Amino acid sequence: MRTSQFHLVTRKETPQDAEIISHQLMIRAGMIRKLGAGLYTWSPLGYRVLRKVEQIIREEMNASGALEMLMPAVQPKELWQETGRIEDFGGQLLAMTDRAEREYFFGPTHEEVITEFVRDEVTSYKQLPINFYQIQTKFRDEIRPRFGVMRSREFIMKDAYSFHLSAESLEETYRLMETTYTTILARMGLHFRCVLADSGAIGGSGSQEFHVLADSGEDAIMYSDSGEYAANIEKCEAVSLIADRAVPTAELSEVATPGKKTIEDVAEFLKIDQKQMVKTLLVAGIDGPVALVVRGDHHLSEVKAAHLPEVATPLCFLEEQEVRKLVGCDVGSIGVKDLNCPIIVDLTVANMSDFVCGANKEGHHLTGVNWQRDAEFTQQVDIREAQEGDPSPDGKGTLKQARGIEVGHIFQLGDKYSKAMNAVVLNDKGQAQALQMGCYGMGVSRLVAAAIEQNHDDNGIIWPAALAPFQVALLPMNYQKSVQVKKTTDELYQKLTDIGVDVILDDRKVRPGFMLSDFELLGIPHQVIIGDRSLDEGHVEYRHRKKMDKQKIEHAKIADFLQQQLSL
RNA sequence: CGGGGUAUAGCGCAGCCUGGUAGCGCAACUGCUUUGGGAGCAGUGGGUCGGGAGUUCGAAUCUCUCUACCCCGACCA
Repeated sequence: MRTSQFHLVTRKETPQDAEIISHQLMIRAGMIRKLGAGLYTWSPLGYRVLRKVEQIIREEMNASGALEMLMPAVQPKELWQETGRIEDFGGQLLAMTDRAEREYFFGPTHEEVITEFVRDEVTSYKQLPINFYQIQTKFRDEIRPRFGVMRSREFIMKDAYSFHLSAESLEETYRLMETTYTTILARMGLHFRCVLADSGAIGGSGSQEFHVLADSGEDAIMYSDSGEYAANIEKCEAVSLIADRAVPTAELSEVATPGKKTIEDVAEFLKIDQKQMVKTLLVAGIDGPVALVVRGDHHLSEVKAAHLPEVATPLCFLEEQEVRKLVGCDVGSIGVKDLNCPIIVDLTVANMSDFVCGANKEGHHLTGVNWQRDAEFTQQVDIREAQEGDPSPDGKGTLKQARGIEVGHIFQLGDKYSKAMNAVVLNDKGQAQALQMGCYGMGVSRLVAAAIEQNHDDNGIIWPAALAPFQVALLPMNYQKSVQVKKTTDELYQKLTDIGVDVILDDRKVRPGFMLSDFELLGIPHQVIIGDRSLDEGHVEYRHRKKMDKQKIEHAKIADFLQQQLSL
């Protein structure tokens, strides 16, 4: 490709509305342009990268035995009524109506569509297991789209759905997808981590997420510093930090803590460690309010809390007035003694003794509180967020925290959808049996942003070899005037093109500095600078976008040299 | 959906307070010079000042209203 035949529109200035580096660089390099909130046009340049991502995914999915297909993006509402997921997805569903007032959703995911397809198409256990996938545009009406294509409303996703007769077979394909995802991300040259995850609105039993590691990631992931354990913080098991409950040594007493409402304030006022305190949070339950108690220095995991059968979903904290009505004080003085509602405590809290909590009396706290003697809890369960320094749940090492961008999520759905939609096959005894199902998503457009987030410097993008829009850039100095430069460049261009190298020749009439910094921004991995100055000495210059130091290569050997670099 | 903000040329912004011929930088286009690190000079084109209504002799500017977008929060594969 020659730049004169291509469409390159780069910008020197960072766009005002782009917050994170990948968004800024994608706009500056001219890969994407915004059409509306969470809606982006992919330019020919950006689309090249998107296609590379797609192609790697496609090749590896095919290699795993999955079958590519294509489903409609527009889905009849009735389909969603069958599984009752309209409420689960809520406002994220983009609804529309046709001329006959029939209602549709623009597909945010395709469990219903594939299950509908499979229940008619797959009737015998002999057709199993089978794994279908597609690469397609989805729409999720995010409350707040942001960060460019990182969290857009319309986006491209690879979604795969597998069907099985048994849970064992599902498990097998699930593991196969885990290794396939690992291969895909490794081929893209990304640093990533597979972690245990919460399955959210998709549902099912087990699920794992694949995170590309980057400080700008929206998710926190916890991992053991010396074991295999890794989990999204939402899912990360938080073990009890106190092995056995000590016998009470302190007397129960009430102290005045005027105006001290936060754990921090009270701990400072009483000159005690926050670890000696407990935090009592009142939330709406299925049947009246429920108290959730975590240690003073811990955070409630809202995801874990929302999963408790006693707690209403979505999680909803009681309003100031409701609290006052129930316990007769403000939020800052709630405690566990004589609290008139079920009390669910975190595992660590259950083993605490001589602790401090609110007195359920405005401006007062209780010290020397002990379970059994002074208060009772209803149940103990893991409801706090794990934090750095906690022992790893698998007993090996301690937990560390990192930020990640979720680019893939695999689920073992079991029979959730097949039961709801009556998707059955006949087994070898001729009996109808509900299908076991797995689903495997990968954010194609998000991966492009994630790759940049992880691979850039002050001058622009540094594409991993597998994702670069072009492998080689030929950068002639004074191409328009110098016969020698033009001839050398054209010959090299022809040679590389002939052997199938993805090469771009910058034949624009621009000054050298402009050209060089443009290609730094674009991040083309291999760059060859061709100018009279070096040609007169019989060589051209080569630089790799990552290392940036210029290497003199004998003119006659550059094609071979490049081939060698490309195969590394 | 709650809170905060913005809307003027392709991009970044000034002008608004105090109403009176719509400007600057970058980008684009033409010409000349320059050609190994985002060039210089000269010139050109491009705007119903987000939409609507009102006040006024006169509105980018004041008032009302609608819309879009951005940020924070809750939500989230």
